[in-house]
Amino acid sequence: MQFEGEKMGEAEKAAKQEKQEGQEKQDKREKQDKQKQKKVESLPSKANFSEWYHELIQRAELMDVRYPVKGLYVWFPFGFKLRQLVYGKLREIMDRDHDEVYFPTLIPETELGKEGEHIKGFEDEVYWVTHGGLDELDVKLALRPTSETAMYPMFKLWIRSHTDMPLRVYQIVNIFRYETKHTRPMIRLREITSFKEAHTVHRNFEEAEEQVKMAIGLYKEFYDFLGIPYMVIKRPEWDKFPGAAYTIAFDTIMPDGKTMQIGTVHHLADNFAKTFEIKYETPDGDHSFAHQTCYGISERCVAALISIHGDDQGLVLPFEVSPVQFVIIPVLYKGKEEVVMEASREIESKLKKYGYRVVLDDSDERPGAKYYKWELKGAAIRIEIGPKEVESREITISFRDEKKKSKISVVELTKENIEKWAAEMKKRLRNKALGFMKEKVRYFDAINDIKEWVGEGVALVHFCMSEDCAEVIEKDTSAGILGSFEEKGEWFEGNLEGECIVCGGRGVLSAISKAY
RNA sequence: GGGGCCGUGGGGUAGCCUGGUUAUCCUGCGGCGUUCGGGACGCCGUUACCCGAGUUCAAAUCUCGGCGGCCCCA
Repeated sequence: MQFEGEKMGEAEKAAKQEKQEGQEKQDKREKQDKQKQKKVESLPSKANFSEWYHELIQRAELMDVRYPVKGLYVWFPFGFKLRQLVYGKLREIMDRDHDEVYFPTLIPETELGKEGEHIKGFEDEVYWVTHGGLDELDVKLALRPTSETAMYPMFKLWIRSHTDMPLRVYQIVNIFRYETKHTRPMIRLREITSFKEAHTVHRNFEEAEEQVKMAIGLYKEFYDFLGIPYMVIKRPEWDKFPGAAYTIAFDTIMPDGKTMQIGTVHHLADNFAKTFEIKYETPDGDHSFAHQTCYGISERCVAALISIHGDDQGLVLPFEVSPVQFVIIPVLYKGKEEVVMEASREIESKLKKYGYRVVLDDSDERPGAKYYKWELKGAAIRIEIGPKEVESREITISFRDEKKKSKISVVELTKENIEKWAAEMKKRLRNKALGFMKEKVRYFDAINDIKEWVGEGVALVHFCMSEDCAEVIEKDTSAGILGSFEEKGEWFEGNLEGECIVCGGRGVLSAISKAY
């Protein structure tokens, strides 16, 4: 709103300028220059997503991108708080039926290389530790690119009998991948700092498959909680996790229309069990290979969170994960400072007693500057208290995602009401994000029309999943096939099955996009 | 995998082509004062030519290499 006002002002001035002469013209110019300078201070528009993201991450103090190694970034305290709050929820979900563990960062080459498919998938992006001090190591050590090969040799020791299963563990660790292309904070990293990886072991394929479904359910709960819409998509054969029987991914759509994978669930069947000899004794006394699953989420969940809900002013976060749930801005008029501060502190302590994260911003800046600052940082609810409010025992309240203020009585600031407001805000965020997603998804039954669209959003087609047909599509559209829909979202009304857009054979509903 | 562009205070930039003065402007940051309902103002202070080698009397500027960043194509 602020922006539109500014733009209109500029346009008006431009129009007038043509009619006017001399000194006045000069004045207008100067004013315009001033306005331009003001714009330098604000974020790039979200329409320019790449720049917006880059700037926001630094200005909101999420990450410092100046660390002198490509693809490695520093979490600022504020950013790390957000990370902790988001991962707190993820932990809560995982802890219900997984045990948290910790496995080492270093994996010997001999283990990493055991599973043929797996190592082929990672060999060009593994970091190696080759020396201990000045001595070359006999067996090189890999910085884990993921932990299957760290865990499974141990699982072999842990799993003896059918009663040892199901085994469900997870860890939240850093992992390393030698990315050569365009790295960016939280999205493409050389050190993924916040990889939540779960690994499970089961008696047979079916029980592992049940686990896959359960994992999908957990991830849905997580992303629903964050108000992030997603597509649940089965990756094509050629794009599954190296060593897996199949892979199911969560993809979301970023503001620029590209998709981003924000979670994966893999059914490993007994592929790894055979390699690592994870065998167990059945009730009958036979021996049988276990079946496994693994599933992961990285800090891309935070990237998605800020990208999807954020606006031109900065971060917009659900109340539950915002590092600052309430910001109180005292409006200090000369001579009335003390009463205003007193009332502000009263509200602050009341909210803190409820257990909320509260900041009373009594810094030297003017109120307007503070509004901008805390909007940038995604403070969920803002409370303004000035002489007027003190007089009437009211507060002025506004929600980050809305551009309106309202006055309420101090007594209405109850825990019950706050929870209600938080829930309403969540609903608004989710609906807005869902609305955006609907706009970004389009069905096509002719291949020629896809190329143009795919720079803007996701193309849905019916597709037979053959690699030959995929090549045709990828060549003609210069976009990739994400895979087939595991389930149809509420945002699509067509059929799951239909004729393949390339060969006319039997096809299933599939997604095509440019992906991060 | 291939090609192109760039690196100047904490952030954003001018200067570079055509080598030579005290390196430009905005913002930020620290101090003091007046202020405070959507980015206040005054005064004072503060900080930079990515690293290394070369050419040259002289390099932010030219050349090469490294590191880092951005964009395009596959």
